Amino acid sequence: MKKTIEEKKKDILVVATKLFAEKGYEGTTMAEIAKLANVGFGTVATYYDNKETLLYKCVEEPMTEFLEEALRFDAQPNNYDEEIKKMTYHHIRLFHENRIYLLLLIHVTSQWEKYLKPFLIAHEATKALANKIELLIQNGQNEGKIAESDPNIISNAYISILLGLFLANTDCFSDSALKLYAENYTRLFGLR
Amino acid sequence: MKKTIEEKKKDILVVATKLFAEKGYEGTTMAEIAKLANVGFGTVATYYDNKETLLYKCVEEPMTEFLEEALRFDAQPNNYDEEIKKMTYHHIRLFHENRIYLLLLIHVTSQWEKYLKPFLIAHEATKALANKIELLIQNGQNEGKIAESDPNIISNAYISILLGLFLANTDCFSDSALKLYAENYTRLFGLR
Amino acid sequence: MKKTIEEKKKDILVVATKLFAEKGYEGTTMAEIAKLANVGFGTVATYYDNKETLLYKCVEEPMTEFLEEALRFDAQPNNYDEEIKKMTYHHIRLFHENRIYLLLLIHVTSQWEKYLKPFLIAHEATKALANKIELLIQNGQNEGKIAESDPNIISNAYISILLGLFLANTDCFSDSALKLYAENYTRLFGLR
Amino acid sequence: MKKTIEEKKKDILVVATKLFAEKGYEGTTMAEIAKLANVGFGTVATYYDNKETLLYKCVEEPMTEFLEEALRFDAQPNNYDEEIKKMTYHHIRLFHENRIYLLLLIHVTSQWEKYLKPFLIAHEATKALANKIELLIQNGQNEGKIAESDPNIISNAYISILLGLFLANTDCFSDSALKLYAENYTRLFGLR
DNA sequence: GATGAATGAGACTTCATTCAT
DNA sequence: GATGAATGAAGTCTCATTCAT
Repeated sequence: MKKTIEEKKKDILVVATKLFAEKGYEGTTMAEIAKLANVGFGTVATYYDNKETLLYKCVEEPMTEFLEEALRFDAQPNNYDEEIKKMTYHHIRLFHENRIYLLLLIHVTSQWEKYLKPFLIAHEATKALANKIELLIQNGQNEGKIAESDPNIISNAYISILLGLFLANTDCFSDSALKLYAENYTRLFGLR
Repeated sequence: MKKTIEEKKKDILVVATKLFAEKGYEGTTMAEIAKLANVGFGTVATYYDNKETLLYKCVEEPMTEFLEEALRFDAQPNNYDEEIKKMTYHHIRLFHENRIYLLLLIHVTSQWEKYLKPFLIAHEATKALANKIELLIQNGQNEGKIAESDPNIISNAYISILLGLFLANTDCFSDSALKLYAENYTRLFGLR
Repeated sequence: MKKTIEEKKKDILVVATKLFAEKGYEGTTMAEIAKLANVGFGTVATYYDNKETLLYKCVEEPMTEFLEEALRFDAQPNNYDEEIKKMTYHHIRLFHENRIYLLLLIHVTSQWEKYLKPFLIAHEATKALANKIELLIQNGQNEGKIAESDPNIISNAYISILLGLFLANTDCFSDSALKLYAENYTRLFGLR
Repeated sequence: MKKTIEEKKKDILVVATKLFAEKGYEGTTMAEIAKLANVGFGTVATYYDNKETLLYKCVEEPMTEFLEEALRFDAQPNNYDEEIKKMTYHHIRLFHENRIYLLLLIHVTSQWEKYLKPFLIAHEATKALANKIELLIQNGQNEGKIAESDPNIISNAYISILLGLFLANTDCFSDSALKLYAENYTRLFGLR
């Protein structure tokens, strides 16, 4: 029952992401990654040229799917109240499920000058998400469903909350708790 | 014009905080700290026994004053609307002024298992701040000035925003911009 | 149009000789050899058990023919003057044509303790050549055609020149240049 | 009885030169150098930033004195016969005394593309020596004391002999042997 | 037979700590 | 008290070898 190459590559990525997120890039050794991924020492280097590339791939590889999921909301819905509540809950669940990945993004972002290339991946995605949320807010404001305020400020705050929520907490939240959080955060949008 | 010992110790702490925050604990070398602090190589080790202690001191030393400042608001004010607006602006300014220190707190918190001792300092402070904010919310709710909702969730969100605001941004914000941010974030409290 | 096994083996040997000579034994990787020889990575190890053996073969394999060619002169000629001139030119051409191979011999010789087995091949050949040249000198001296002097010293000098000529120079020399060199070097023999 | 820093640096250089010469640059480990030089592992790196720099210094540092010594002959002597004999003996002794250093120069030269910076040091020195020898030959030819021939070719041959003499031989030669060699090699100049 | 994925030994280098001055 | 020279532990990466396909 051998694993395919793709499976092994994936295993390494998952392990590396977890370790980078929890112990930092420099605090994680290649040997540790190899061991936890159940591959030989040199195998990591065979798949991902070096540690720097591995970090980049950890950030880059899951981003497409993650961002796609994060953008899965309607920026011009019929019912703003309903859509924003749905979106908030969706985001909280999504971010909760990927809280380790997010920890990595925070790590890379907080030291962006050191991790410039992976940071840019994270930065672009954040901007894309922020932009669509701002659009949603603007549309809501134009239709009189959302109170006036700078959309950029609101979207920044919204994303900050999503990131901060799981910063020091890698535990699992119950679904009902997540729902509760979501309901409260919608307040930020100033729905009428 | 020699520096006093206390001045040198302070210099080292400031430099170390900046470097730890921007390049991470492991990414910062003792030699770098000594150089930027304009002290001899061995002096850092003389003042702060070792690197780990230095990190701890970087987190611990400024915390008393910082927390005191952060708790400088009335949990049972006459005018909730006014107090919360004042508090929010005060916090945003305080966090902005200490954004490098906060970056360090985020760094330590995001890898709390590795940096347990300094993390506990940060954790206690966060809890203290969260508690007083929750108290404020509860009082406001009891007096019917604040909409119903879990105070804990709101305070978590509030603190998350404060942390997230300067995560990837070490630039300086104008005072008017900070004021604008503050006004919008009060929304979270559900003031009536 | 597939290559035969023998052709591939030869290709590998030629490539390896060039790389060993120009970048040194340790500075050359098996992967590099395989790539430049247009064979699969594992093929090199399949043909030549390991790197050490490959080096040995690089030295040993061409030696028979090379030595045979180097010994192609008459140690008891009728006309010493003519024969020595012919021999010198012949040697210079031969060494020039095989200057990469010679570079490898120098490499192996200069670190003979490390490369003992291939060194012995080179050493035996050098001795054989030196011996025949000494014989030529002795015969010439006996017949009064060559000035008195220790034949061993002369042959050593003669071979040193041949080796040193292309030490740092992998460029191609014109045939007329080679002829000029040859003419001058005969002086060493003390022809009368 | 502590050694001074300069003595230690010198010790490291001497040991490194010997090892680089006998086992090659890549075949020599920093640990080996440190051990034989009786210094700690990290000390070598403290003095000479890295292995590459160490090699460069091994070549560069002794060159000034060595070249100065090698150029210690008169290019326009009263008595060419005498001066050339003296020079040859002087060179043979000098090269014999420094035969390990010369082995290193040969190593660097034979792989000059890899060791470009140290090679250039060696190359410049060789050229300087060759130039002065050519000058000597030209002057001798102008005064009719030396037979006609391309001075460049002769000086190349002369230097080749000096290098080749100790290529595979790190043993000690007796002074009388050296004198014998010297006498024979003068033949190359075509003294009348 | 030919290939290249997997492996781990070993080298270079960095750097926190120690300690003599 | 302040300094930096000396040290060696530990990490990254390279690469020869092995072996399953």
